[in-house]
Amino acid sequence: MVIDAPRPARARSAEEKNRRRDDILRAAERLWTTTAYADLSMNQVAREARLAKGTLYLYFDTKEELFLALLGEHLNAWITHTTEILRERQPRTPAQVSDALLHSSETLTPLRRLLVLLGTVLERNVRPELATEFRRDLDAQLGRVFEYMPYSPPTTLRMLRHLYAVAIGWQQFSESLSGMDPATGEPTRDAQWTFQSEFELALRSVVDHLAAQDTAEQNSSVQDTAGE
Amino acid sequence: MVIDAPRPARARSAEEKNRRRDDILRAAERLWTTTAYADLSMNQVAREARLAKGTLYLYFDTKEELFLALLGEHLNAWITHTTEILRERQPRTPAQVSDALLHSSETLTPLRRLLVLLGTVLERNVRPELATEFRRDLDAQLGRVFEYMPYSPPTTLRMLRHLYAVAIGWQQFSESLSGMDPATGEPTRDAQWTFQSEFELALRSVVDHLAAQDTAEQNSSVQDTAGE
Amino acid sequence: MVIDAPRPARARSAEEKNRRRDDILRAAERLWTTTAYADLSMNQVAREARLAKGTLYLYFDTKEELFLALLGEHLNAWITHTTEILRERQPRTPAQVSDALLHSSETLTPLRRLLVLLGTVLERNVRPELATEFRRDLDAQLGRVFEYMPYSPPTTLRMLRHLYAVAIGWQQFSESLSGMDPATGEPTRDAQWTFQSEFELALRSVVDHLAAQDTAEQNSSVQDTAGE
Amino acid sequence: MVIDAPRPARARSAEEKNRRRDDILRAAERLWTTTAYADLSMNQVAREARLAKGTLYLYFDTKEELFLALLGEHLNAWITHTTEILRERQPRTPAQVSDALLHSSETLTPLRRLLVLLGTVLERNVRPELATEFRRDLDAQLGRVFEYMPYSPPTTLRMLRHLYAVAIGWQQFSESLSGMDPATGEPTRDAQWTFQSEFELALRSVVDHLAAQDTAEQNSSVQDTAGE
DNA sequence: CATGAATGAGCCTTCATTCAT
DNA sequence: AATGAATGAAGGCTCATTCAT
Repeated sequence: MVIDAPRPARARSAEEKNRRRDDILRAAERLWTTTAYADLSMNQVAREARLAKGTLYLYFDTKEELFLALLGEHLNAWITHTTEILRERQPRTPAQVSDALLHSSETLTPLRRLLVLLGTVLERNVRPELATEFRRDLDAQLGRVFEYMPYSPPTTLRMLRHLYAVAIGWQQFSESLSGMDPATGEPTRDAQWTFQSEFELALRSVVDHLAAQDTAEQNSSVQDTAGE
Repeated sequence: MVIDAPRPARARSAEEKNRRRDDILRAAERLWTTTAYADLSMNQVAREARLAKGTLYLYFDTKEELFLALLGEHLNAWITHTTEILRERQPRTPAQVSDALLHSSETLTPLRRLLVLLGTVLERNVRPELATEFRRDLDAQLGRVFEYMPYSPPTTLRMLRHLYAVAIGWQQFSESLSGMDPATGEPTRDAQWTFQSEFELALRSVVDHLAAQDTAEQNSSVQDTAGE
Repeated sequence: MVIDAPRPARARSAEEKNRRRDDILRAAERLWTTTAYADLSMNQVAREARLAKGTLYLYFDTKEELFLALLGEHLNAWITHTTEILRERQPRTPAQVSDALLHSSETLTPLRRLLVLLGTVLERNVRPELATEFRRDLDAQLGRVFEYMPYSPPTTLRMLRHLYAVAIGWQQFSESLSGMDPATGEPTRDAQWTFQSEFELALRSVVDHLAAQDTAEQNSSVQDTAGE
Repeated sequence: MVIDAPRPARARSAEEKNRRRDDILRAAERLWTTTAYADLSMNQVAREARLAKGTLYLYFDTKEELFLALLGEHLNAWITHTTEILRERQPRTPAQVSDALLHSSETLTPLRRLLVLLGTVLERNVRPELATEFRRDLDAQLGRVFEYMPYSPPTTLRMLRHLYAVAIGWQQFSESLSGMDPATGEPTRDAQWTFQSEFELALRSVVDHLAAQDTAEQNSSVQDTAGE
């Protein structure tokens, strides 16, 4: 019935294979914005990508690897986006840093939901080597952020991790307890708003705190040096 | 391994039934510490509890309700424990409050993992009334904490929510990315330590922040009153 | 919560036991008018009878025996009712006989549905002796009808069997194919009407036919006798 | 018992798929002749068809749809067979029509049992569209019979419906009450015979009756026309 | 007699993955 | 490279029946 899909024309070159891999990821992404992981079958992904189920397994060994790859993409995109913003703004004060990070983290619900997945079901049923590679790559990507942040790399890394933790923590929160109106069972209208404002508060608190620590450390190391 | 358990063959009285219900929860808990939710079948729980599968369904309508009940237990225990500590210490300063909360939140990994479940799979396939009751009960329980905290109830509630969000955020974090040694794939020895120290930092930051806000608000309302 | 039920006061005498047995049958009957056999659990029957599940099994060995007993009751009631009508009307012509039988068979949907059950699920999982007794009793009861019918017992028996067969045949028919509107899937408004009119036609046809046969046989036997 | 079946491992073409679908139907049919519907699990069907359980669900969405398809097959076969006979015989008189229909309905026990199912359990748990299609298709098929019957289509349809009702009525009858020897509990040797002869009597009666009505109606309509 | 907690075989169905084509 | 039919383990859950109380 559906005619307008001249898709499966054998991906021969590496480039074509990448394109096909990307098609699958795009299909998974489209479904992911509306469907919970458990309710999302490989069958659906295949249909959405207009490919056969088996083809998916030519590009991803398991369902989990597929979504891990999707997460990787989103993380990279976020890092790129964040780097961009930091380069433009060159933030100096903790408030500026928080502003920049907050700005870079808006409308990232899909990413946050994927991050929640990471600790829940992803990394099971994934080739260990792939998991390791994923982390290595992530670390490398994060390195790109360092040079635009006014703090030492360790401090920056901690900040980013807190950003991560707080984001998924509040994501989870807004999806569960406070996400539903206790009376009607309907999703609360201001759950999203709560998420934003509390996420902001937590982030600013932590950034301030870490920034102060970082400054103190640098001063002390300067003094150490001065004392030599 | 399986030794015959001296247990009444039939739970007739309400008390016995509560005990049996508890048996089931304990069995689920034992398995839960070592097994992911998706890999944990009702069959296993039944075996672990030395009961027939059908018996489980006399006490819990669905798998989800069983684990929701387990979460409820843990939450109540935590609240009780926390109330206890707060009553003993009567913390005044933000630092004291943070100390108390940190102390009350040690060794709560199972609770944190259950909380992650809450937003992920629990509350699906649960009678809506039960979900509502769960939230109502939780709110009521949280109320107990208010009177021992040196801040206004709204501020206290926000603090507890941040505690919740930060706890599950770092739980997730430590279970995924940093939870494994990049080289060996083994769980990092210091993942737990990282969790503790970063969780502490985040909590202190937020408590300080909120406490300052709270004080400001109270002062301004005092001034308002004074100005009348 | 339900207080107004002082039921389970131990049925000691035979009479009390009969009453309790009847309670159960009445409960089953009430449910049966609205619910399909497969959707009707012993639990429901017990609740409806305000008795414990186990108590049902003191009076009926299996679910099937319970409903077989219910069918027996309905059959007896029908036979009694029919005998009554026949005694009053003393029908002579086939048309009168058909009229009487049709009148006695109105509004018997529950009975017809039970008869359908008989060939489908009842008689499985029933003690063979009970099944035999059921048939013996039914035959005996049917004997009561013979003396009020203007035909020989064998002919009368055949008529009744045809009545039975045609009744359940059209019952089944009106419950399936023609029972639903092909367009909307809703139960057809005139399914009941179809049942009545076609049932009447079939019954009259068969009664006429058998009556003619019966008369012929009697004449011939008279002639035989006369010829002696 | 189980000998390796030379069957294509995968049904690729539409034709092969039809064959496989047929395999499943044949397996279900074999079991159906000896087993009651409720005692007949998809597991058994799968084993009998030498397929995995899941494969069954590639061809039929539910157990009920499988048996509805089986019924459809039998009905079509019967209609084809009947049409054939009618075409050959070109019956004119009611007796000839009855003869033809009786001949076409011999040895149809499986079909009759399936028809009983239809009103009892089939059409539950079936996609409504499929149920509707089933009825539509049946009506269409029945239309094929019309042109070879010497009566108006409405009369013919009524005859066929009576055939249906009487067939399942007597089927039910012979399977239950009179189907077992009251003494031994064994299936009566002459149950089949009773079925045949009484079914014949009922059918002839109804056909005669309806034929007379039909002729009367045609005459009156002729007269109406003549009167114009 | 009455209870209702406990049983457990068995149900239908799903879906990630494999592999013949 | 692509397909999609086939797999089959595993799932949650039901309910007639039993039996300890």
